[in-house]
Amino acid sequence: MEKYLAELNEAQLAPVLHKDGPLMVIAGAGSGKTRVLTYRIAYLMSLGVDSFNILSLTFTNKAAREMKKRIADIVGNSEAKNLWMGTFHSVFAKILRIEADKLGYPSNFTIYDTQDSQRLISSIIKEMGLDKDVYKYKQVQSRISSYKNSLITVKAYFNNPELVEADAMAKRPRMGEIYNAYVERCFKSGAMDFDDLLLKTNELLTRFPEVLAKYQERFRYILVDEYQDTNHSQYLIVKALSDKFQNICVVGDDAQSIYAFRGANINNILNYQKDYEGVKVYRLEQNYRSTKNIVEAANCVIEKNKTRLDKVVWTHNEDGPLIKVHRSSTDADEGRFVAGSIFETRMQQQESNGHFAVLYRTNSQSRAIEDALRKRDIPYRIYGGLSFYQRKEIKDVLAYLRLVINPNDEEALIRIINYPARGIGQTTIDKLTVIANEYKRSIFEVISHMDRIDLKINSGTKARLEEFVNMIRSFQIMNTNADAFALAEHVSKKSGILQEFKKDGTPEGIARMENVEELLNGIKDFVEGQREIDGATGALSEFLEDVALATDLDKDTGDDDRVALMTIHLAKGLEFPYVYIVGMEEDLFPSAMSMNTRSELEEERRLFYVALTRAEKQAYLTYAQSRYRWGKLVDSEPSRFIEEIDDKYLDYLTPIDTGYRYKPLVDVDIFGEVDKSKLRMQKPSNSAPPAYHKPSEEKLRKLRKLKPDISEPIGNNQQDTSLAVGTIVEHERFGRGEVIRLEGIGNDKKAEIKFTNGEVKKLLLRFAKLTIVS
DNA sequence: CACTGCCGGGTTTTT
DNA sequence: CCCGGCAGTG
Repeated sequence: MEKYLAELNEAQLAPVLHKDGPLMVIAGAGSGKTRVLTYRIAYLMSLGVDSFNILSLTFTNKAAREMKKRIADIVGNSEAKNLWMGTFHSVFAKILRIEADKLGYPSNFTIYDTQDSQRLISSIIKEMGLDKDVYKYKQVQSRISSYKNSLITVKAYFNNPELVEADAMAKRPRMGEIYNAYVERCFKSGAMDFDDLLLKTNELLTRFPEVLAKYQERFRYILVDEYQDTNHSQYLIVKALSDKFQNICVVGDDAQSIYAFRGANINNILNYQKDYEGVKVYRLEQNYRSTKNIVEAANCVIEKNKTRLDKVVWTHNEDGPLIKVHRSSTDADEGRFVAGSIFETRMQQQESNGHFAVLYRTNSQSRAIEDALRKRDIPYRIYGGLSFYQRKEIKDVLAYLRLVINPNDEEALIRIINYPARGIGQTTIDKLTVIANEYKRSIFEVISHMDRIDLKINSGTKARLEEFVNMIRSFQIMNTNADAFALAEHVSKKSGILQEFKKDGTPEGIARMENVEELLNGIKDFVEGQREIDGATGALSEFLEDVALATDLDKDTGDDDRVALMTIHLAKGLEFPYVYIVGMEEDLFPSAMSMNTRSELEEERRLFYVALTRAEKQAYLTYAQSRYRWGKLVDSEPSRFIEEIDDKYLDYLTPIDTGYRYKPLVDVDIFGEVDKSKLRMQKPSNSAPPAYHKPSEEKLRKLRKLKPDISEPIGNNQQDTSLAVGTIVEHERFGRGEVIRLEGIGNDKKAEIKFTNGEVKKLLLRFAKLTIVS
């Protein structure tokens, strides 16, 4: 152990050696907090603490897996085996399965994802005959979610006049009723949503003191990573569990709190010292990850926030290159720049793809980047977005499997009772829903006992329903002796899903079939993997639990070398040598939705801080002057966050005096080709640091030089001369052609081009998108 | 009940 | 632009 402790610096060592009592580690970005957590656990074990008594809550399951592996390396495999590590959701889902009967739930309860919740809420709104424009299902769902995260149960809701009033004022007086119906329907279906996993854990721990005592006794040492992103519900769980022994270690960074939108409460970390007695606070301020330029630029940004704990991140690392800032005309150009830059750097530095990451604010931005990377044959992997498990065909197969495990799972049943089409239409489903609600039973139970209930359904449909029930039953029987893979394979054939795609024959159909095959392979891997872990059986139910709580990051195998594309939120906790932060534009980043209050804007700023501090060697900030949004080209302005960085850390790659009209003529893919010595802006003397929140005129001018200025002379521009009679060019629509004549000067310069299809066109160079071939 | 085609709305961010 | 919901037809 000593040998390992020697790897830590003084600041890191202190919290590792702190054995009992509450502690908080304020860990700046890149300061080695994972290492502290890992070694702290290993050290506790070396002092004789049983791994069985340690609970470690991490932000992703992947992080948990990696940490566990590292600990196993230090203390040995058998020792590390009993550690409880994982996300709040996965750890407490396990506990809830064990204790489910106390809450009236079956231990095989289903976990509803957000989509399941939304579909259910949507159908409740419809059944209640409410106006769907007033009661928008997404809004209702997020409202219910935030109630739950604040531990406001249906009862608590109705007992709180303020809440009832607030919803009534918002013209949604029946909110409470919907909430109630939703909770009842989930319960009836044997389903918990994401928020329930935390809410029900709280219920369990408060209603059953003996259960609380049991887990308090068990989890004598508790560690919580990313504490700044815990919500009230999570906070209370941690508080309850740690109450007896008070051996609670929280690690976090208030500057990286970016989940307020899902109920994370930054006060959990800010008030930690008040919550526990005798808290010892440790600070990790030395950054080992990034260059000085990156660290200092990031500090520069975060300083603008008012709400923060006192902390200064610094580094001994070398200065490194400046942060590169790049403007392009459109999002497609931005993508081309990023792809070109990655291509170049990869060549020049002999870097691998996996050392690059492209980070964005919203998932929809990935498309332009993807297109550009594909064109350059740069392998990439998208994280998040519409994840694999959320694809329709995958959810459909999973719905069958869910139904096998829990036939009361209403959302799963409704999804597939008529998919593939088997003659059970909406009318029938509506009738069944009404009856099921009446009898307070699930639809599956109703159709299992059709002989005893007058369903007012014709005999043909009844026969088809019966056939459906029999099919599911046969799957259930198979599940008692087959493994998850065999069953899933059988189900996808027998249900008719695979045939559906086969007969479809379109490229989409084939892609879907391949996806299902990938799912089956995944299940196979899972089954084989589980066999190696004792206690696990590779049962279907275990697989479904894994899937329900897996994030895209979790299933990353990491064995292939690709550029990573993800939202900044997903990038938290990760690091890459080269980071491109794209879409640095007002209304996009900071998001237009988050500029109403100071605290919202501060969260966006923290998000930018997170993005910037992911970079080890080199960060790029890119923005486009216009961008496609909903298929329409929208003008945009550079983000204020660029302005907030002191100029001395920035290197503006894009010249101010070349308008976008020439972009097509320059190979913008390889920015280095532009003669930078001539075109790059003059750096201002660094005598005048930008005022707080008020960038210098100089800087504003540089950043906001947006539209091509028509009055600007362009004659001396190098691209001008690159086009001559005889030049072969390529036009995005007309194809290849030869320049046969040039006329006009400046903005009016035109070229007459003879295209290979024989057509001759006169094109205004200002607008024509031409690339020079030779 | 199945299928097609049209319209309208949606983009923050995720377990 | 892309998806889901809904109306209309066979």
